[in-house]
Amino acid sequence: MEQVTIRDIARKCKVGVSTVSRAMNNHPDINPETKEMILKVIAESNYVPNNSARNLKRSNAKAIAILVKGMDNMFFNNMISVIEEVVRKKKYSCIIERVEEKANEVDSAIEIVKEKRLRGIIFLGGNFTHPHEKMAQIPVPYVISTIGAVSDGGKPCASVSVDDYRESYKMVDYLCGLGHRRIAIITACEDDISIGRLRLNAYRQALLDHGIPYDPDLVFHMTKDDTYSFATGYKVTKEILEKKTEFSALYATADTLAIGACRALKEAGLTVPDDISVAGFDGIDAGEYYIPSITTIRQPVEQLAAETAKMLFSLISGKEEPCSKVYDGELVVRESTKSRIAQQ
Amino acid sequence: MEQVTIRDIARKCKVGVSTVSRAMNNHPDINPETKEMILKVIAESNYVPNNSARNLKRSNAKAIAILVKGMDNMFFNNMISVIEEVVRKKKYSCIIERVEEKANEVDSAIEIVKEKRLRGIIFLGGNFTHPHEKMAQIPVPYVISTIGAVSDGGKPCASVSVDDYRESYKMVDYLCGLGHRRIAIITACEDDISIGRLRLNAYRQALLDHGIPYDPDLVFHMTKDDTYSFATGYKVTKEILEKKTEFSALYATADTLAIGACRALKEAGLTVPDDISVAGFDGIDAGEYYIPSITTIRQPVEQLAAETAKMLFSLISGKEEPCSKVYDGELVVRESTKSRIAQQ
DNA sequence: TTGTATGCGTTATCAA
DNA sequence: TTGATAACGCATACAA
Repeated sequence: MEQVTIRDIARKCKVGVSTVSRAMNNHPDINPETKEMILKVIAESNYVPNNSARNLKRSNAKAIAILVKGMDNMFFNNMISVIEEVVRKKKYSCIIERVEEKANEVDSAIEIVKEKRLRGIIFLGGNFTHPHEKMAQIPVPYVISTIGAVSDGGKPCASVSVDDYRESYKMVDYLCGLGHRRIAIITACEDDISIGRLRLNAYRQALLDHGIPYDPDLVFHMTKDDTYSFATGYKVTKEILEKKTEFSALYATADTLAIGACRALKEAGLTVPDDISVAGFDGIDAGEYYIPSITTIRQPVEQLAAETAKMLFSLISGKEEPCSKVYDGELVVRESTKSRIAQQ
Repeated sequence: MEQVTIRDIARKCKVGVSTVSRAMNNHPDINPETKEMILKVIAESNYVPNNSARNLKRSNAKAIAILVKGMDNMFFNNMISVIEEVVRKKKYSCIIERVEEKANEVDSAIEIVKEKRLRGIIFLGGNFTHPHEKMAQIPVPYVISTIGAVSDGGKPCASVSVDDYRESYKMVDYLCGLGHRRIAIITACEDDISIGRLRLNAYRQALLDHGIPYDPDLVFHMTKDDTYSFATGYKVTKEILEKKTEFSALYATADTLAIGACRALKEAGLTVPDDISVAGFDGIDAGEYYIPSITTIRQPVEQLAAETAKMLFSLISGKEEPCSKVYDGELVVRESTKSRIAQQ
């Protein structure tokens, strides 16, 4: 189990270590024959260069990382695939890091950049509400993906997302247009000031614009520990039903929540959409195949992912300054929502 | 953008670097006051130790990798979480590598071990039908997870899984017990000789044991390019329905396929389980929340994942020889299946 | 209890 | 085209 080092190879080849290094790293100034000979010995000796030493010395490891918070958010899986492809095309390597739901993704970012000498970071998910000084500590370019930039005082963050406020408004507006006046909402935890807050604010405004008074009793927050999962949607909906607050539509601010909600409603003997209309957000596959299929706001995953990668490389090459790019979501009407008139 | 190093901290604290090192690594021989002071300065200076340097010095880059094939298989997400936790507890770091559906995972493994100096590998997913010489090229211990070992001639592989044959048999036996005699099956592509084959063989045997003749017209294979996704289940079921072959139950060899199937059946005007019973395999969350909830074989994800990690570390430490561990799945009867008598 | 000096395996710089 | 050698940032044996 003894580790073979570059020195062992050098000795075996009767050359200097730097020559071995050159052979391995495709350096131009080396005799092809020497190179071939060395490579052959390397292959025979099953020598493997030590990456820690490499990274320590080398500062140009062309690699970026995707930091994913909340892997259960199935929405991200597609994003990652697309991003990986772009990254690969740029001859960069790409490491995926899952960060715990409760962990701080910025701290993770700082640490991992140090360790792996990354050239850039992509943040996927998480509640992006970090103080500017903290963000400034990230020593490489980064892009916040699927969450609108929260440029808190300092210079703007690079971000790629839909306009959560506008898209959320679209959905609530649609539900109101269907004749619903008692629309319950499941949203992020109370102190969220990220996308959860935006989607909630839009809900409020849309109601207002339809002349519907805002009723706090219809607003249900996830708790701090809840993730955007089926289970959370199910759990919160159970709580809603226990309260016996009357409502004809339920707007779950994620498709996963919406699906959990449908299940809870079904178990309570309620039919979607005949008794209750349910709407989600994101446009994940599961919502399309669910019965009833879930009315949702579809985020343009491909575009978002492609632009995220593109922007990061622009930032790395210094071609561009951090900015927010906003894409349009799409209201996808499916089976889970229904006009209130018909509903009765 | 300059990196803060341990020397900067030492200078700022007016102590030696070793003292700083001691402070960080909870060494016993250090004055608590000094330690506190140093830790404070570290926090203020947003210093992050360089892990490459650490690993280099410790000469033990304690890291393993999880190679995941088919990320859309939601089943794996939970597994990864559990494995990561165990790995973290062992003070190892853990990198996750997605491997393309069509790529060769063993080649990927060999490459990545070389590159990252891994101490072990966990294979998640993929069709494990690789020649023994190929496997032997992997220079570190590895565990094949969720797929039974295919010890092809050589010494046995380390694997952790359920007995796909036995579990699949359980399901088909259950369906037969419900009175179904025309049971369609959606299974892996024709030339699969991994879990797809096992599950199919069990189907055959179970039918036989119930005195039901095997009808090839009821067997539907995925194609080479299909993944275990909702979309595949949907697509194949559409094809089944076009054939107008009569059947009263559909056994989809993955929950994702089952869900896609339910959708297709619904669109054909068929109700599950009243017209057709549908069964899946795996026990993913989505199946539990689906309407109707999916009858399935639940794989003991936690156990599988925990044992996978445990086994890998046993292998790494040389405490154990590669072997197969088999866990029991559980038949979970839910809403998507129904007795044929009642069904009529 | 603390500081100094050495080496981990590599790459890059320089001189040969 | 090569080889010796100095970093890279850290942990630690050893000296103080």
